Amino acid sequence: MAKYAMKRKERNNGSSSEGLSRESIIEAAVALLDSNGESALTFRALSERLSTGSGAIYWHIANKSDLLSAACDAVVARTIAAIGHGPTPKESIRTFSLAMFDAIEARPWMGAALPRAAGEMPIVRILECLGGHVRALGLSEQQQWLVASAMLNYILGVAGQNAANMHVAMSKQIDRHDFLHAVASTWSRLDADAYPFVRRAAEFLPQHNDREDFLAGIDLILRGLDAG
Amino acid sequence: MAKYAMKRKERNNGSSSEGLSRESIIEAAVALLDSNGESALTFRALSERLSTGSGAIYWHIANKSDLLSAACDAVVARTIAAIGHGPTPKESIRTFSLAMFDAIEARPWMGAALPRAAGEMPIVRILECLGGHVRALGLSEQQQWLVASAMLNYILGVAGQNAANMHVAMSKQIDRHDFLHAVASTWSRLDADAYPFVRRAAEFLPQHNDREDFLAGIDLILRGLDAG
DNA sequence: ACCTGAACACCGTTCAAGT
DNA sequence: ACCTGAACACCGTTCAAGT
Repeated sequence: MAKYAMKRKERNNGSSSEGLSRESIIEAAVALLDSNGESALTFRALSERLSTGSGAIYWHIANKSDLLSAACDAVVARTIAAIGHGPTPKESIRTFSLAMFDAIEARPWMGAALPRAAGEMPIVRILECLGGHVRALGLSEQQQWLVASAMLNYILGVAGQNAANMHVAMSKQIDRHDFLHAVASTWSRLDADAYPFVRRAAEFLPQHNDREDFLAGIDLILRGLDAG
Repeated sequence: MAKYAMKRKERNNGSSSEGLSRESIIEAAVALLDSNGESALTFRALSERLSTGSGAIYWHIANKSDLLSAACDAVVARTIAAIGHGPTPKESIRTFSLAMFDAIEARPWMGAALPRAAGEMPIVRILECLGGHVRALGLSEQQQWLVASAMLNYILGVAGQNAANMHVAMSKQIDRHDFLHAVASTWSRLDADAYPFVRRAAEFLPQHNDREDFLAGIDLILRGLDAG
């Protein structure tokens, strides 16, 4: 008498009143990623949370890469929607960049997934935002593209490093602060002749502010524009 | 009479005359990665290539992340060793950055693995090189760190995008050129009101030069230094 | 059209047992 | 000390079968 109908009933008793859909799957994926990180997103865990079969997801989602990209897109879209314009184009760029930084820091899985979504919607959204602000700076089209893509690459680079840092910290069961101390400690024991710069960097690594350093990088690129 | 002894004999008939060692494992890992990409590096394939048991590798290598990081390190070390100094600090930075770009473009697996090696040796090597050149620019220590890490993040961002692009292209069995055309075609069909910048970018995306754009980004950061 | 869930073809990692 | 290879505990993805 139909496991099918029972499952269907079960699912509709859950929080989402409707049946399976692309949106409900993505929503569940984001919840899974947010609660326990990238490794928590498996088709088995996802189908259990949605009270469905693991194969059912493939009717709505092409594959895991598509799922991760869609999860990023949902978060990026929400993040962008919440950002206001700044008084000047440059301020808008700074505000936007910081919003992206905060979103990525709040969700380490996105720092890892975003760089892998090259050319896809979440990246398109970010590029469009950057481009819109860059456009107001009065540069040639060629220059607009160069600046916007340089910033995109910089943001994605920081995103990746952030994610990698958090990943190691989590696997060692320590927090960000202890992790930075551990890295600094390793760096300070490097050969003094071969690694003078990194050894000095180790000294102020523990107390540096990721967010401020990130913004300083954005400002560096913006200042390069004036000098051009 | 010992499978053990037989295996040992078999291994020593191979190209590497010595037994298993960290170096020989890393060398084999790089060869595997170079020939068939990231998915080709499995402990099973690696142990077969080395004529050993898959568990044996764990005597010399902590885990897969360690292996990937060590493979990156081997390539980065070789790449850096082959770079000469430029006539000025800025030229040195440009030369170094391009060498890294070329190394990453030649090995897409490294573009994906490098950003995941946060704080580890391959990153330390890159940071030290950048720092050494930045130091010659006569900035404060704080400024030196900001510039070097901004460049590192930018390079890693480009590396990640490059890897992601190549990964998609390979999975679709097309080359870089056709892939860029496919992305451009998708972008040009985006909503005109919501994505004006990306739509215009789509027009010159196919004929743009990744390497030149990358260098333009480095120059942008370098110019920001003058303006500061 | 949409869903089920067993089955397939893999993974990284461990570990008792060997030499 | 170093190596073997079966076993463990997972994966993503497919697909015949259901409704």
